[in-house]
Amino acid sequence: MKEKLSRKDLQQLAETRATCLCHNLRRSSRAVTRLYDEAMAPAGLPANQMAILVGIALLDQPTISALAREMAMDPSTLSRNLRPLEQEGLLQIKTGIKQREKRLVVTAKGIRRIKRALPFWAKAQAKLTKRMQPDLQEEVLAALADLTSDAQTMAKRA
Amino acid sequence: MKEKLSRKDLQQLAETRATCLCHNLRRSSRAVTRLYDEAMAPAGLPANQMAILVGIALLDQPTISALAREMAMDPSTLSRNLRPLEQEGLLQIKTGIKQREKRLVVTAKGIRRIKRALPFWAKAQAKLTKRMQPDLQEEVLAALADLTSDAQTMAKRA
DNA sequence: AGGCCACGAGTGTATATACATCCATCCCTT
DNA sequence: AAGGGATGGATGTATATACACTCGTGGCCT
Repeated sequence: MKEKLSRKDLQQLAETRATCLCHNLRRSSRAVTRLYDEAMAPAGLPANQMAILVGIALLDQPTISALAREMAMDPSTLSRNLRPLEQEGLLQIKTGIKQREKRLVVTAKGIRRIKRALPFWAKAQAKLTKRMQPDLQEEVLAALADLTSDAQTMAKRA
Repeated sequence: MKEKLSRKDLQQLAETRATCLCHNLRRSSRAVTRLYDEAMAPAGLPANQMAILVGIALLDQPTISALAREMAMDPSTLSRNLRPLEQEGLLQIKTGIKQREKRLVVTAKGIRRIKRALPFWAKAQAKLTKRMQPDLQEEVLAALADLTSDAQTMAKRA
């Protein structure tokens, strides 16, 4: 009896999957990331790396933990994501006044790269949202922000 | 002149980043995935693996490509994602009638695992959407679906 | 001042993601 | 029937993601 899925089981699975925010977020994330990465390829800066660099520029010498929090990312993940950017000389990892923390800085080369990539970024953005109502876009962004903060609050590692 | 970001530059970067669907989708995706994974850990089936298994169950012996399309995932990605599930004996990869294609099947063990995980899945879902208006949730899901299909259409690999 | 705990970062390991490329198979057109 | 293009899958490589754990530092409390 346990090794078959009844019609009812299948229906519940279909329903749960169709309304699953996790699944649908991930799915959308993949498709949209591919589009942005493709659009930004000429600038040599994938979407995620752009987000990190800009995050550093906006936060003014953040620590790894601080930036990770802002990006809802695990610090260990961000720590590794910094490598390729550091290798390419787009950012610098400096020891802070408190020796245990590292301060992140965008280099001059990093700034040039950001400026080069910005138009491609904005263009991808515009292209994707062209047919979207502006207020719907705002609503979606607000909903994403709420989901992020709710999820973070509810998780054990809050 | 090129190695500094003016106030105006910073403002544009902040604006673009704040309204960037890619960045905000990825951010949300990370936070929400952590929540689901944590909730489903007792069942021994992370959210992404659950989505794959259920996808197979719902599509009735799909090929890898077919399931990848349905999940907006690159076939090579899905191909690798199947490994852990196959190792654990939750699914089987059979050669199809057309020798070049593989047919995916959920095993009896896989079905038991799905049934075990379903309540945790639904609970995480309910917990996250508790404070959300049902129509907002529907709107968000619809928007995600539209974004996914738009992004897929616009990408070169459409 | 000394000791304990919290915090920041890095590592080991496992999964997730995608592009480019290669190989096999299949289908279609001539 | 033969050849050529299309399709399905796997592999090499690089990045992305997170948990558990370890290490060093710094703040705090007595």
